[in-house]
Amino acid sequence: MPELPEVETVRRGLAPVMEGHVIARARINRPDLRWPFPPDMAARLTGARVLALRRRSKYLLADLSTGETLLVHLGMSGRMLVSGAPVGRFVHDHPAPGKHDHVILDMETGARITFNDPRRFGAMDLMPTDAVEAHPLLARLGPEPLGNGFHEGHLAAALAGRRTPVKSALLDQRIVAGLGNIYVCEALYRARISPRRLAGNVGQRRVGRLVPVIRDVLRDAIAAGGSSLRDYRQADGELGYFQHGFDVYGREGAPCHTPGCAARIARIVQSARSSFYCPRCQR
DNA sequence: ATAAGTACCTGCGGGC
DNA sequence: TGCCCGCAGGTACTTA
Repeated sequence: MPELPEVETVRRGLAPVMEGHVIARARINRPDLRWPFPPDMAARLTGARVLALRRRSKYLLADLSTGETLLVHLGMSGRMLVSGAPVGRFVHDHPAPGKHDHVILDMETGARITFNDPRRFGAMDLMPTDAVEAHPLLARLGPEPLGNGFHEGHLAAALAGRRTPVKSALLDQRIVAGLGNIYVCEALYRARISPRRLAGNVGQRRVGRLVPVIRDVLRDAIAAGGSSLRDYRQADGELGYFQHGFDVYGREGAPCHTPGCAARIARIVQSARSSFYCPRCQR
């Protein structure tokens, strides 16, 4: 599930539990997720103090006192469960072991972080902190959509001449890093651009609309995640999933939210992925 | 180089 | 109740 806003929400939830604290014990319950873990990962994590928990695109990056950085990707179904430490108003007991609890980090504070991922599309890796940007999974990522490197000029240049639908282009992490299927659909709706429009045919006007809209969509989702973090979601200690009202995603056949528009949200398949949009509002 | 399709996994809900 | 199907928020790899 997790796109940039969900990963950022997880980061914010984990930061108080991890930053400044020592990993007392790392339990690795299987040799791999999407790829093999470094074979000595548990030993390299044990005793390390987490200096900072960062995010790049959909990747979490924990800088360690050992000079290494732990990279975590949640894939499609990865979740982080926090237990044994105050998280907001709650303190959760350690949960009974779950079927897909692949990695468990016990902090010296008594807090426990459980990484659960049924589909196992997630990933973890270790690298020298000074080589993070060169990691194969990160090296070719485009700019952060909430950062200064993402602006109209960049997006216009990246879309120019491309013969692929703008929907597919925005999912391309080399163009902008962190968007996924949900927020691309939502951003195109807010910018009133059809997902079917070819990237190269998105004119300057539309690109100009798209950039701030992408930022707004992500900011709104992060804000929604933050509020759910403080409230009920935290009731079970789980980070990574939260309810959020979408305008088009998952709303096939439901009425368009645009005032005065009576059209129904349509679903089409592009590059084997569902796109939801209003055929009347989005051109 | 670019674009489209395939593959990796498990779980869930709907239709029968 | 159970089986089969399609579907799911990601992305590296292969194929044209």
